[in-house]
Amino acid sequence: MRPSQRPGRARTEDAGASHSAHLRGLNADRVLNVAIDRPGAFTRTELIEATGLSAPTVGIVTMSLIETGVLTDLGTAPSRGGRRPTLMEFNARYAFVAGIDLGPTRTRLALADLRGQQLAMEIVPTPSGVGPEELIADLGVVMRALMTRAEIPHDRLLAIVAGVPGPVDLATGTVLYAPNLKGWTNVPVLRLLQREFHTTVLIENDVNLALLGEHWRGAARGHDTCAFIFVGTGIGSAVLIDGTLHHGHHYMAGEIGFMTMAPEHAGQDYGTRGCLETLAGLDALRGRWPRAAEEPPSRWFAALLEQAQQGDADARAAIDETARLIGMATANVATIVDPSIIVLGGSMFAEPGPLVDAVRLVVRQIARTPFDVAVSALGKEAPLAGCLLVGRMEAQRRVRQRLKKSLNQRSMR
Amino acid sequence: MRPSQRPGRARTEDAGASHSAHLRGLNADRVLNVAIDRPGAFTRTELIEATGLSAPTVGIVTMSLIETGVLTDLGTAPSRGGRRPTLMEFNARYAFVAGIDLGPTRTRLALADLRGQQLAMEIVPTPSGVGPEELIADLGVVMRALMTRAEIPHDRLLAIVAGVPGPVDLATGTVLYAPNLKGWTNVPVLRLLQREFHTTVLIENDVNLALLGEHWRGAARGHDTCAFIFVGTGIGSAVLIDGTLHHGHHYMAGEIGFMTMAPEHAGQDYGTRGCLETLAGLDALRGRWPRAAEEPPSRWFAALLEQAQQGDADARAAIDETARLIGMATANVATIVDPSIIVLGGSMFAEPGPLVDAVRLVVRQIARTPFDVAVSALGKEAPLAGCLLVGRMEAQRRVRQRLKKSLNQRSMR
DNA sequence: AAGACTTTCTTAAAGGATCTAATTTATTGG
DNA sequence: CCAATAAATTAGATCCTTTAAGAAAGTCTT
Repeated sequence: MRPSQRPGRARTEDAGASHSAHLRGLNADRVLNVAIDRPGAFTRTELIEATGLSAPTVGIVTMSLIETGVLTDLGTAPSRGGRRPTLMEFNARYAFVAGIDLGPTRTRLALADLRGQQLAMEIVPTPSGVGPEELIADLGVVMRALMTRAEIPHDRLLAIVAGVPGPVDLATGTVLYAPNLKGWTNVPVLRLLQREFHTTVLIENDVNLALLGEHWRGAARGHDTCAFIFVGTGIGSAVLIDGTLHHGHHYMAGEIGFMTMAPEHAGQDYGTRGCLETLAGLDALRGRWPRAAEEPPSRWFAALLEQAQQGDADARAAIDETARLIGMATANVATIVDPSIIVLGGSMFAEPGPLVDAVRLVVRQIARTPFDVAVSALGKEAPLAGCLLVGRMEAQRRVRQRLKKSLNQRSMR
Repeated sequence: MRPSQRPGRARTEDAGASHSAHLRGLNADRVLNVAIDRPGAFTRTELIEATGLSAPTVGIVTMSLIETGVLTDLGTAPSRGGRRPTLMEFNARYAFVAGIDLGPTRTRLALADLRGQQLAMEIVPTPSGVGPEELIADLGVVMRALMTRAEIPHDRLLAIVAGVPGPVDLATGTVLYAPNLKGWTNVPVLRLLQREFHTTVLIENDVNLALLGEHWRGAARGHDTCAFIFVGTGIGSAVLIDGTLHHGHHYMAGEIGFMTMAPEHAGQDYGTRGCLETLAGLDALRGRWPRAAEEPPSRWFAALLEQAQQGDADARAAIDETARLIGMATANVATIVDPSIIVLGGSMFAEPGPLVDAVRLVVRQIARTPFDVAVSALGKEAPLAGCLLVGRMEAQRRVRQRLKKSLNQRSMR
């Protein structure tokens, strides 16, 4: 048996005894949820209609919400044939969240408000040649500068979410390993970040975060069951099921880099051949194109795509062979998960082009369910967007919890 | 966007306004849940401790529950130093559920009480040569006879769950197709069964039900994230994620019979070669063993296993080749889902033996996460067990709902 | 055998939350 | 200027839960 979905948090509150005080919390949540979803200002009457609660209840709850600062009173609006309504608005700046996408070479840091709206962003080179502790200390300095720049009071940062390029044990908040970060094996990132930032910390695999980002405001919008396939030097994937990330029992779900692609590879070693990552990653593609060595290391991929589009047979062959493997993996994921869309990302699919077309063709040949194959809409920003989304949810949860406490205290006196 | 998890039911009740009457229902549920989980008799005091509710509340709720018959009053128990407690018991015979596992050749029918305890079971040949309507009418006759035999009043059947050998569209209650049942394409089984039995009907794919059965009281007990791989003439699988079945967007999740096993098969047709079912199903295994034709059709498989165990090279080769494909598929499912166990079932894995051992070996070679590979503990009874489990849950849900209504009416007068 | 103590369950009283209905407040329109 | 309308608050009734006190039915000790 496994602990709950969410990482690094003490067990959720005790299922709560159901006395009357509980009701107030429930109804406050209801009002708050409506408020968060409304884009602009609204009146009490609108809340009454949207929540189905009575006018007195909404009145009391909104009063509390305005008192605590979660809602902002905007004064009266023009009348519509009677007493003028008072407008109010969800105060998205009541609290803030931070996101850190720790990439192999570059690290992205961002701040957002309670709605997840990005307020500030910065890209820095990932500190190299240092251990995890120092790396995180460095990022702490950058983040605090960013907070000052965005005029965010330090005590208003309710959550910080970090994405790391490797599987994460959510129960302990540990990065199991990260092939692209030197010396990152069993690193207790959660603890390190908590020590640095003194607030709620959540960590998550970067591909998972990318999928959440794409689902939130990218290519997978509206697709509650979907998958993300990341292909760069490494290959990984993420699976969303009914709107929830699937992690797996060992937090290794979606690690399709290890997928076996043919029976004859069953007995072979991983480092050498036989698994998807070594057969279809960027390095394999490079190896398949004879002229790759002639191009400068930073240009060969772009050159390959160009050549393929101009009809070069070698380039096409390299692409087709790679696409067949990736398409097969994509179709196999679809066979098991049955998503409505699969999003392709990573540097191999930075933008639509011959590779994507080739993968799509293979998928269409072998897949038995009609799912879309899309290219990441957010690109390298996807994991960061996922961070802010997760942070937003966590922060909203904490606001609700805080609210419940203050409501109970209110009724004490 | 997709409808909810559960099949063929109108939308769940309107999230319920949260006035006081709601509390009573919540607390009644709490008491009921404890009662259902207690194996034998219990006292009010035990309920108070288990639920955390106050004595008066438990008193009122139990009174209602006894009045409606959900709990049975067992009179007083011997004193333990004070006033004698009154014992009571969950009345598992308050309502009943039926399960039908519609197999290609045989159909299993069973009845169970509210705890899912099987009360009667019967195996009949699946009516053949008739259409779905007549088939279901035939089964109706058998089921009603079974109910009479088990002394179950017809109006106490709260739910009936049917398993079918093919994917099911839960939104419409339609069997999309069933290769082993003639003429079963887009059959509205839900509607047909409802017309026959006049009670709540749920339908579900048989492999999914088998997995639920194994999770409930078979090989997958305690494994909330797991998978079932069925290999017979056809090949299919089911996936359980955090205790919930995964269906997929088109209700085709786990249809791994279509899985592509090597890049060179990408362009080939399904009926002929190239997908897991044609490469590794029972027919393929038979084709791989030269001496299969010499054995009688009903015996060849047993003979193959015998020969393999006696060291026959041809038999071993046939088994190894098949096992490598199935092991590869198993490992690939594990790569994506990351379960803690995968259960093998179907006639190819009717019991432990050389085939299972061979699959286990392949899996151990290629899988990167440490999951168990087990053989179905329930065998051909697994889908039926799943029916009763699902039926039990649905029936309990309906009892709770009915209770809520009667509680509300109670407070009216 | 009688009174003290236990255990179980019920009744009484208090507190909190919700709802409907009535009232207040502020404005439009004839 | 007064009626009608719309928004929000106040008053009163209902419901549910809890704590506290009481009743019921024993056991146990002196």
